[in-house]
Amino acid sequence: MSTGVTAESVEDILTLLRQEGGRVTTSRRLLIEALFDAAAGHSTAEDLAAEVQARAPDVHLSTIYRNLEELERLGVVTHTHLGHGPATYQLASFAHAHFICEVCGSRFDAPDELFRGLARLARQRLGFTIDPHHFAILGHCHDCELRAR
Amino acid sequence: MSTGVTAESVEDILTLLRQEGGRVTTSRRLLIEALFDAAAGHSTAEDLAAEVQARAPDVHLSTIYRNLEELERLGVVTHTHLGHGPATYQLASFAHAHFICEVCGSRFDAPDELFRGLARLARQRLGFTIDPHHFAILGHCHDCELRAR
DNA sequence: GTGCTTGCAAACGTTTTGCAGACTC
DNA sequence: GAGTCTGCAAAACGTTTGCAAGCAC
Repeated sequence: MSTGVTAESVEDILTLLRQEGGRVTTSRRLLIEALFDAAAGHSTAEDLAAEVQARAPDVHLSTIYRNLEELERLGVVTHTHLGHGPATYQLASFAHAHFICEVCGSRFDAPDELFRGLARLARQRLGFTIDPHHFAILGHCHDCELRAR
Repeated sequence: MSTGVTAESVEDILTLLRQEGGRVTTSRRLLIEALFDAAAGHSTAEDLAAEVQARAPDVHLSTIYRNLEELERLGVVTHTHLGHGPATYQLASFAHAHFICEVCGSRFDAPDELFRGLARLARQRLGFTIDPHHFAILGHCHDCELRAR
């Protein structure tokens, strides 16, 4: 399983950005702040844009996407697909796996520990290193499973 | 883990379709034949459309989507997301899990057996019944993992 | 001043939908 | 004949891109 860069603060990330030859702009600072505010949350690009636009209304959604892409390239942000619909973005240090109910859409955050066995089997049998964070595992939650009977 | 309806033949499915009040049309027959031809394959809606159009050129892609949706409702077809890009469709009786390399895109088909441990843990800890087929597990294949070092 | 970054508009790829006509039963 | 299914065109959705102007360094 993969690990992301651990960034402790907004300034850490801005410093990293500068080190890599990037510029520190208002939209970037606000975006990174929004990611820290969301912390364990699951924000779409649109959510983050709304957060940023509350303070800088002219920041365009395409700028959010471009900056998220850049932050992923630096390894401080990851995105996750929770099912159909938009991807969600979070700080790499907060990445974790998800189970999503296909019926009601409810979400269960899961510790990586649950994937240890699968990770070992995939490696042994297929030489494959899993990243359980990038796509959610779909299925049925307890209530919807009962209701289906 | 969930199981789909097992349909043995094109006629089985057409019979089921009729039982449910649906009509048997050329485009539906050809689509189901294409799904049987692909069998263990991973066909996108566009692939299937091409296959159908080889014999009935006027069948529109939207008809393919509508018919795939109907066949999913009947439980004889499922779709799978192998990563970014279009979904793939297959007969429910051929459904299986996938590992996809995020770097080179190579695909590994996996027996459900690998997911037994995860299925048990998810059920015990979260009351969640996993469907390992709907979304692929992303990660890195052996070669790309080595190359990244 | 160099060149990275931005807003805007337009395009992208996949999938869905509204409609009027055509077909199955 | 009733009601389902179809082709077509258009829209929807999330995301990406080309461009010229604007800004950080």
